[in-house]
Amino acid sequence: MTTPYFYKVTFVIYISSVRTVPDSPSLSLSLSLSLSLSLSLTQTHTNTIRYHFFQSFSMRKPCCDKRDTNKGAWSKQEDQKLIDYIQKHGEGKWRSLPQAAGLLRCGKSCRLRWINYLRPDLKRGNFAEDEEDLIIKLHALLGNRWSLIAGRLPGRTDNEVKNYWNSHLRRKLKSQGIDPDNHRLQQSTTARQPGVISDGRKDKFCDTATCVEEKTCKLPDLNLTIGLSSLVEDKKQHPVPTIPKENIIKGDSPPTLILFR
DNA sequence: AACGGAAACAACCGCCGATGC
DNA sequence: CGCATCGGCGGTTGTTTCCGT
Repeated sequence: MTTPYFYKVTFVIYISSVRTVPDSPSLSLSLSLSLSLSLSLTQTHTNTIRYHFFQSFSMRKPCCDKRDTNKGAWSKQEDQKLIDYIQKHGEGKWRSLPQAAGLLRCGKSCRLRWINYLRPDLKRGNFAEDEEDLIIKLHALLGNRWSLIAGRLPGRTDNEVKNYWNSHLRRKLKSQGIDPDNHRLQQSTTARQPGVISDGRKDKFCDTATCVEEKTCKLPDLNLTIGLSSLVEDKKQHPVPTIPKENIIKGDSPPTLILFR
């Protein structure tokens, strides 16, 4: 005999609209409708309903039971357990891996830790100048498709590339007056000229209009050409996707797409 | 030396397509 | 064909580290 499940389901729908009325521009109308249902269902029914509910309302089941899993930074012991397990059994079956490896972690967390940090073929360390250039070129072509970009950089992960882009390259392009989203020169009058300060620790980029350290400022050598050949050459292995529409420059626009140094 | 803000980056989350049953 | 799960992706958040004052 199937166990009956008792569900009380409450739907609350808010329909909101804002209308511009001459005398009362901020007038807003809102309607709310609430509907309550009490259902008595078998377990089979609830499974079916739960599935469609998650699908329809994009509320997925959690990938694991959050109550019994660790979160946050990984300890050395956890890392070692994961490494040992994968060396012995190989990658894959991430959902069942934590229990098999004796880890109180979500399978997704294990996968991410391995792929982004523990994998033996990872390069780590600072990005070289040629890697920076390649990321910028590829981003101009591919947009935020980090896994594709990372695929062209041996030993680098999509997460690493994405972080490096957001924390470093984005700012670098802005300082050169280039919109990092579309790789075009910014039209604004406040667009900055390219400038770089080397302070011995890390490169910093400065605004030459306001820079007070002209002696230590240097302009980057930008000899710009556009090249796609290296991507096209092995497109079987790394297919070149469609260039995002916003990255395509039409008409008489100045050639501002910076691709190859 | 202490503090606060900025930068860097590891990790998490939700979504989605692929795949197997 | 529908259901269920898995793996991968990109966006975002949280924590740590760095640096200037």
